[in-house]
Amino acid sequence: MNTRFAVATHILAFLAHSAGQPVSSEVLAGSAGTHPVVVRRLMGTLRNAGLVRTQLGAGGGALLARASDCISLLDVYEAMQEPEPDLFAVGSTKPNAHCNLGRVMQHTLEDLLGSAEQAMRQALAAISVAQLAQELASRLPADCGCPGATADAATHHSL
Amino acid sequence: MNTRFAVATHILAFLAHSAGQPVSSEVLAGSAGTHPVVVRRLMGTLRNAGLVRTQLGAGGGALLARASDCISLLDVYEAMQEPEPDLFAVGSTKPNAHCNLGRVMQHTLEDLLGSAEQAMRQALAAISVAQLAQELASRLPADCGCPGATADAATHHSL
DNA sequence: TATATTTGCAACCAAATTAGTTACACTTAT
DNA sequence: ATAAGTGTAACTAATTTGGTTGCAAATATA
Repeated sequence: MNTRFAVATHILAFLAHSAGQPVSSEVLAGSAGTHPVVVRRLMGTLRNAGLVRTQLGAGGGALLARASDCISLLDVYEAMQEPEPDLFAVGSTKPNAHCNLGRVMQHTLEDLLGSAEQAMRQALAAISVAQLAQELASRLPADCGCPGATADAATHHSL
Repeated sequence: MNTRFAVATHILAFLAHSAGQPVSSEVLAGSAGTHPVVVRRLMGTLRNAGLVRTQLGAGGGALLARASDCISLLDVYEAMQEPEPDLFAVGSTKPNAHCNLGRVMQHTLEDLLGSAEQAMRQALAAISVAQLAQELASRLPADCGCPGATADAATHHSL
């Protein structure tokens, strides 16, 4: 799930940056270092999760579905979880004999590990896409050797 | 990593239960619902992590390397991480053009997501194998319809 | 000492996941 | 009309992972 999450946040940060203007999958793919179709696939997931909306036709592309400070990294995390809902989904362990120990173990693990996942989710919920975009913008000028990348770095750089 | 973690904790809880007596990979596999070789593979990882030790030869098997209340689920989690150290390892994203934006994005994500992983690790560190085994033992009698599974359930049940 | 038990390990197979890619239908601005 | 884009299906290749077999080495026990 690693790269999906990374590319998704990359996309959302980009969309937050170019607020209001639809961005094409080709541009996003170029920035994220992947293929436009991969972006569109991921975009479908983000759209189903209600994080972005897309416009068909020429001049179309993707936009944030709501303000960037109303999208948390937990939203992104959950959107990427479609198939398997839990980080510690222990459901895959087969229920075996021995008095259903497998089932008891499964439930016990789920209960005990729930607190761990809860902690991580709270931490993710505390980070917004707006924060990410802002942090990114503040880091770009210093980190980049491009000429003219000083004050207007945020507008100069095509994320 | 899901099932690896689940099987590993299953194994450790079992070993905590049968304290001092080496347990063979066949018994563990039977309990965890997998193949003895899978258990031995996993056991190698746990052994490298210093969580268990094994005895060769007839009557051999695995034992906890230290007291069960000195083994946290964070230890297990980290042991299962060998190849890829980070839950949010963003390193796989290719560094692309555009003023090394990929690299900046990577570092920014790592920094922001570090807090999330830290929170999860602290929660995992707060749970010991001893707690897991105890919780498991307390749940087994009630959950199981085996005859004779009442007071001495902990000794009756072969985890 | 001989035998049975058990780990350690390598090799291989099958299934699942995933990124990348191509192709094409459909939508929409110009 | 045409060009630009999305949505989606299909295929490939790589990676991961669990299961399985086979065998050498170690060790308790008779």
